[in-house]
Amino acid sequence: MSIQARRRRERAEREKLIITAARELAEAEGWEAVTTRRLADRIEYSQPVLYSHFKGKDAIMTAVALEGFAELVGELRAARTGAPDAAGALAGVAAAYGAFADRHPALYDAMFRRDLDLAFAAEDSPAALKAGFEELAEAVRPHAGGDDLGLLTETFWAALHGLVTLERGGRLPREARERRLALLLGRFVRDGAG
Amino acid sequence: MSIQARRRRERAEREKLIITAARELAEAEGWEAVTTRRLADRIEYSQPVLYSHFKGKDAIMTAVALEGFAELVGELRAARTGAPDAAGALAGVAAAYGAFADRHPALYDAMFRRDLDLAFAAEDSPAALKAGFEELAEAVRPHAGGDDLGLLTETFWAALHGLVTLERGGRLPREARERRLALLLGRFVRDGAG
DNA sequence: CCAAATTTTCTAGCACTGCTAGTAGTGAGA
DNA sequence: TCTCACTACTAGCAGTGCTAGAAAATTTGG
Repeated sequence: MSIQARRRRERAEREKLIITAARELAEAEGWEAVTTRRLADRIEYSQPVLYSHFKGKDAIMTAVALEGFAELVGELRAARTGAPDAAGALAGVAAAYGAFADRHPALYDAMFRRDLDLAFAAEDSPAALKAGFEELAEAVRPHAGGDDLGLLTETFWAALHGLVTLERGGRLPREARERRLALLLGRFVRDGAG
Repeated sequence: MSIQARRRRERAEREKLIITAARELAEAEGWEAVTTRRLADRIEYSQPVLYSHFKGKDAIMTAVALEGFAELVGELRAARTGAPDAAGALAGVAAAYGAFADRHPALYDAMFRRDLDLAFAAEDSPAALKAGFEELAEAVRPHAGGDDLGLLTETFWAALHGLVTLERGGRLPREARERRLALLLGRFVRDGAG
């Protein structure tokens, strides 16, 4: 019994090790540098070990992305609950979202830019994913007026995502981030809400 | 003289052939299916010929993207100038942008999703790229009020881009596209403008 | 019209990728 | 101690982008 328990524990630890190594490598040199060989090297196991934990490279990226969702939720919540009013909450959440993308570009890529088969907005969506959306929705709620909250949240999220990704690819100069966010908020914030 | 002219012409034709083949293949099976071998096969030349035209695979993708910008400009312009008023123009441009992304997903990827070294918003930006932004800006202008037109256009563009890309990756259900666009427009359109 | 020079295109190969079949090694239970 | 099951390994496959050097084709000069 206990022996199997230890084995399970060790396996779980190694799985965590793989995820962490992948994330660090991606953050340091980009996802194209995360090869199964380099990853195996880094965790000091042979390549096939990776495949005993994950179905393939994509599954590893998905695991990293899930870690990211959990972290993002925390930061969004802190930004929202720490704000004095509804306008500040939306602004804070938007800024936190942008800051997260800046601080963890590779993580953000895995979460939102790559085509992974993560179920969004579905029954079997990972909990952290639903929680992240809920966090955004709570910040948007006071500004929804008569509009559908879910759809409005999606729209607001899309705007944030668009800003972040266009900046990442050099499509938009990064300097004006704050001013663009201000414009966006100006169009979404309902004065005297909440 | 004339011989060299013919050679130049033939080279240009083959270059166009490469771009078209890459685009078709990408649109049919996605960019990951566009390998130098398959591309060479398709144009009925050997692999190294590709490298006499383009620096590498990325350069081919960039060439495809440039084609896309020219087409997008045309569709945005048609949508804008065909609208009866300022609100209709913005709505039309937004719908045209979404429709373009739907109709040419691989093309859209090359233009906006991949990290290619295209100079956006710079001195040496390709003309079609500047023209595309201008087209958007003209549609946004009547709704800018006192806000900076360039920044507001960037923000609106980012929102469109966000919607389109999140839908592509399955992050947002596609059915509600129109309703999300309506919400976005509701926040950007200034009544009684232009 | 033919040989030399030049340009163009090809074959073959490099170092790498994700992934897997089959083998060697390790520890548990009888 | 012996057998068995499981784990992790080595080696290899088919594919990738890209390139060096040989072969073929074409233009030029005699």
